[in-house]
Amino acid sequence: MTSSTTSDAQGSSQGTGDSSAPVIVDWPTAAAPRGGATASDHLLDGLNPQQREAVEYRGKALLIVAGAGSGKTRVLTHRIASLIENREAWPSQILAITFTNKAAAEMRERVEDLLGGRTEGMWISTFHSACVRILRREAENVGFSKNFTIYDSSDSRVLLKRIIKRHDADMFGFTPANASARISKLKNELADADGYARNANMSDPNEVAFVEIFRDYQRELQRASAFDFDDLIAQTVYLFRAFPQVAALYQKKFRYVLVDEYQDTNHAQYSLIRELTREPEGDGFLPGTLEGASLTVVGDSDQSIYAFRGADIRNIVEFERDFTGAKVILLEQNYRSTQNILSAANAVISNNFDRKDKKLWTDIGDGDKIIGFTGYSGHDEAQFVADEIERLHRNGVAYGDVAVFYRTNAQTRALEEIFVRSALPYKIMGGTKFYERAEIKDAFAYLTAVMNPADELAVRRIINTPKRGLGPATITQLASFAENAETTLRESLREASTLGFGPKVTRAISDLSAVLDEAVALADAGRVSEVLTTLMQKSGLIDSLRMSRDPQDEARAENIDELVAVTKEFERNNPDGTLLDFLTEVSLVAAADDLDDASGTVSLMTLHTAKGLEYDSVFLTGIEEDLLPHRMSANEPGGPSEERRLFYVGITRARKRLFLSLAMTRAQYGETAVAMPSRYLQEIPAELIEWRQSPGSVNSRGGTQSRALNANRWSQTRGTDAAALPRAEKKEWPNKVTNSVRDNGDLELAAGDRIRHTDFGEGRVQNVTGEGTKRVAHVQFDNAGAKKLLIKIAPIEKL
DNA sequence: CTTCCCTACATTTTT
DNA sequence: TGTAGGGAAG
Repeated sequence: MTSSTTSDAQGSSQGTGDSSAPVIVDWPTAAAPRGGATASDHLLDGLNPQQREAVEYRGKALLIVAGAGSGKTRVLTHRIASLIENREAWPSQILAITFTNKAAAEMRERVEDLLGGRTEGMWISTFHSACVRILRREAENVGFSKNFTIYDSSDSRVLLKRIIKRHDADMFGFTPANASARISKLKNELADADGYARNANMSDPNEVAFVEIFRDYQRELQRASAFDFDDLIAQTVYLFRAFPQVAALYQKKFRYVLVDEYQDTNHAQYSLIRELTREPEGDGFLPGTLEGASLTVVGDSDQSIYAFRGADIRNIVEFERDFTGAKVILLEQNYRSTQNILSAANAVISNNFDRKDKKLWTDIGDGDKIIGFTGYSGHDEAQFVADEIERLHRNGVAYGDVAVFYRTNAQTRALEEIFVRSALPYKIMGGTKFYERAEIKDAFAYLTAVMNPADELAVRRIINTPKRGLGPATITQLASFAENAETTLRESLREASTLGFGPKVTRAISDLSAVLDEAVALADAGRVSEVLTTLMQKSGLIDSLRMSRDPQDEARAENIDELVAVTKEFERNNPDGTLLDFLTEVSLVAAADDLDDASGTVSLMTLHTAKGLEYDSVFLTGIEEDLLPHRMSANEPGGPSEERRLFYVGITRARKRLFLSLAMTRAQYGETAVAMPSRYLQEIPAELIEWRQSPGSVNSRGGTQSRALNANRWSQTRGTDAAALPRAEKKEWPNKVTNSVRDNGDLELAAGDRIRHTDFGEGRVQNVTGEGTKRVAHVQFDNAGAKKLLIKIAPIEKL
């Protein structure tokens, strides 16, 4: 979490802009040679000629085509630092945009390191946070509330659900999910409902219904003073177009705009960049007085993996045409991976036909072979991953240097189960789990209702949470009162006593309303954590969870306590932070982005999250048909190519060691289905991979026959390796991992004890470490090798 | 209005 | 696997 995004409380831009910025009179023109000694020689040390050129080039537009691991972030950060050191720009004149908070945080950190902290006022942020910042600053000048709420995708879906129901549009096959996807796509192309209607075939009732839904959705957002994720970008573009004098403030302020991962920009983001780098016009700017900002973009079309989100690869492919006179610099030398890894990556990606040929190379050397493994089941595969990580760890590899990637979040389940049982420290990155929990969303709805009373979605959510006897009928009545009186739902709560409800209901409503009012008063003066604890206590939410006899509610109450801890943490990092700042931060920053404590644990993440990161050892799991490429992508145009790029991204994250694994069967909603090896595996030259095989797989049901297609390839490498593994293991290592809940909390184990494990058979305890529920037994199994087991949950018995 | 039970259904990736 | 929604009973 970059506290900097919110803590910077520069005034609104209605004034003369940043007072810290120098008066721009004789600004060195971009193309002017930089005379005299430069202060930045150390910024060029250790860079190759192309990298240097990318740091030093000065011109209106620069495209850096940066292959994976070619030092792109290094170039970008050094470029920014050299602009500052050479006094070509003030920090406040730099805008660096990334896609993820993690990337932004890392970039900021590295620029700070280079400059010794002189980054005050520099905007290094994601597209979304930059836009929120602009929208909040300008809101009041252009007619909306600066306290607007940001709706995430699930909020959008809740809203759409109501709208679809209202229109009975589910008859046309509309679901919240597909309507939301269509709307999102349109917004990414900067189309609104009216624009869409103009080109739509309005004799098609389905189209008519969609237009209605889209219109209603947008109307409700506006009524609630809310923006969805896509609006954040699109509305900023609209704002700039509608108010040139507002745009000019930013065009003048940002002299250098740098965009990372340019291949992933969609049309709206592209337009935003265009607006920002345009020559300023509007009040006080004579044409030609100040040129548009210098634009630097970095990208690699082979790593474009967000087409599903509207990313348009043409933005980068056509950059030169788009920005005439643009300079293009290619970075092809890879500093990250061994040649074996790169050769595999090159081989895979070369199967994408419509690309400019580009080959990564390194002078690091071949390195280890890639290790392949076929497990019987997802659990078996996970066990392999856990075992190999332990082996690496014993050989001195830190857990923090290991990452496990997968295509879908659902795959984490098996991995987690095995990792917990193996007492392997891990952390799931990018999973927003915590903030998606119902009780956390409830707590946020309370905070949101306090900050933005117009937000009907939030008020609806809390109105009967905890249960206070206000059911659908009451809510409908309140809502229609609000509708008729042209006011908000929040306001109708206040009027409850005049609406003719029964005494109990009236009382419940007034109490809630009073709690909210109290919190509003507190929010003006007090700290976020106080507002939250007050709301949780006085609304009765926390008590209802604590009193409940549902055992899960205890955990929910703890989650709310944890949220209180999060707010306190926020207060420490942002002493001046307001409730609005807090809500903004959590809306835009997935919980997993606090990368600070990722050290010392294995990182688990999706392939998408992995982009831009690198690890010594990388496990790519689930390399199977229907998973990679994913079933859903098969029919989409360009789907399989994009999935191949995803695989390519995964491979190129690895520095030294790469493991590819798959399973012969995979569990999906309780059922197990046969899985086939991914087509992409065959694109890797056989000599680069050393295949190991899962014991117990050959004769198991279903497995062999269905893989006949791949028989040649598999038998080639299979024979010798399979033989190397002790046959005995086959029986001792069954295919299923028992899921029985178990509590060995009181089991006492000591070095020397013999135990029996339901999966691994008998073994001897070597050592016991840890305390309480975290006690770990280090066991040498007779047949299954050395393992670590979390005693509390291990399926073991003492002999 | 709430609770409980049954059935249907869903799973791509992210800000 | 798990959750969300419908329907019936309290």
